[in-house]
Amino acid sequence: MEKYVQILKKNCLKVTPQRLEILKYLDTHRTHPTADTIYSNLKNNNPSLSKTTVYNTLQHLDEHGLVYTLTISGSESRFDSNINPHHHFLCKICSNIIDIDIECPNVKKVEVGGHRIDEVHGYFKGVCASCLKESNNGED
Amino acid sequence: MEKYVQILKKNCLKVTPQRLEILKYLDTHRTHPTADTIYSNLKNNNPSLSKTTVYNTLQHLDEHGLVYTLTISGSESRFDSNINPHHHFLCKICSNIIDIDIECPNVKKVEVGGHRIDEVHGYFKGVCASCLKESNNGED
DNA sequence: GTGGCTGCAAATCATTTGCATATAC
DNA sequence: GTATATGCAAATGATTTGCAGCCAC
Repeated sequence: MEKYVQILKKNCLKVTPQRLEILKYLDTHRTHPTADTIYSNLKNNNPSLSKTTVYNTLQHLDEHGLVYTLTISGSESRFDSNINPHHHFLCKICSNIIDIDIECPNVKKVEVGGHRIDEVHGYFKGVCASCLKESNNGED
Repeated sequence: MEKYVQILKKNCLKVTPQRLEILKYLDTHRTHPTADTIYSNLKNNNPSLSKTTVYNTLQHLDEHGLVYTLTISGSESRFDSNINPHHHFLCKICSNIIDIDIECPNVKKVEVGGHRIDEVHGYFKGVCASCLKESNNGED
């Protein structure tokens, strides 16, 4: 837990129990959860937690570069505490989002068409290994 | 207009004036408009048009692969009638979305980590050429 | 003629805002 | 002690749904 205290202090963020819990949840659940998922899971052990605080905290963490906000799935934001640049894969069957650790050398923080590119986000969609396997076993 | 009639017929979609207008709007405005923008612009010449119809039509067009739904900007969907695979750039200053016609050869419809990748979407964020130019002229 | 489309209003869902209280520093 | 964070309830904004009447085929 001291780890998360240090992260907050380093970023000039006040250390509160709620922030520590959210930071810990993100760090230990690399499943790209929604704000609501984080809230529901933490609510059990922190009955007073409010969804507002979850949203506030996620916004602060994003502003300080401690999480990245994914919009791959449309209606809801998903949060990723893996700060290393990487891409994301959305499985059309199970809706899970999986980290893809490849780089696209062409476009990494360069200028293209006169535009200054600061961030490169790759979103892939398809069928994940586990769903592929299942469809091979099951039907066919 | 006959062009749009053919597109609808080819995709087994009933030909209605509303659908023709929306299709034409998307084809002639490659600005990645939101549903609301499309609605507002067409409302003038089609006073009876409802937002529900815009949403319904966009959903049908998406299902038939006639438009692609972008989620790059978070809170709202944007629609792109350019079907050719290409990437998108979001300017953090003017919020415009610009088509980027580069390819990422590494990952084009391949398997990565055992997952079957069907679609590859590149989202870039930064400052567009026109905003860059303006900031050079204006300040500094 | 009939089933799918249109359009209105109400509902929903994620997220934001206002504000009084509580807490970190 | 003070500025900031929390948490509740209400507001917002994009999108969806229910349903009656209309229109393409």
